Amino acid sequence: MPNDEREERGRRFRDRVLLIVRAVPAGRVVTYGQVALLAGSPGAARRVGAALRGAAESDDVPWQRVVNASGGISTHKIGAGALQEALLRLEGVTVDASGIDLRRYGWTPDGDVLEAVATDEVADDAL
DNA sequence: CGGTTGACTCGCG
DNA sequence: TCGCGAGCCAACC
Repeated sequence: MPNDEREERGRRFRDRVLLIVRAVPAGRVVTYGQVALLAGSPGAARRVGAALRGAAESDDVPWQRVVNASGGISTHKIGAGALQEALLRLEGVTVDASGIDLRRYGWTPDGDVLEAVATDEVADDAL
């Protein structure tokens, strides 16, 4: 498989991740695995974090709404944990020692998002 | 070109 | 329940 094709795919994955994350409404959260799945790469949860790391500077990406599968904050490792928790609380999300209750704040993509991702509407929207 | 790394997950004890 | 270890997938080095 050509090298540039691999890059191309990697870029698309990142764009899709951003598209999906931006679709998450305030006050709700999604897991890395969930985003990876929606982005078309089941099992690539770790890459979601890597993708967001670069987009963290971009102010229109609500990266704070992405948490791990157990409802915990994963950004403590990169020193952004306190900030993420603060941002989430401002949106009305309860974050305690046990983390976040996904049954309560977990978000499931609606039809529009699913369609946008499915129809590959990424290029226009993501940039 | 092969080892390392990491904003992850899941299964098992 | 709660760690812990072993997969996972690319980007990086």
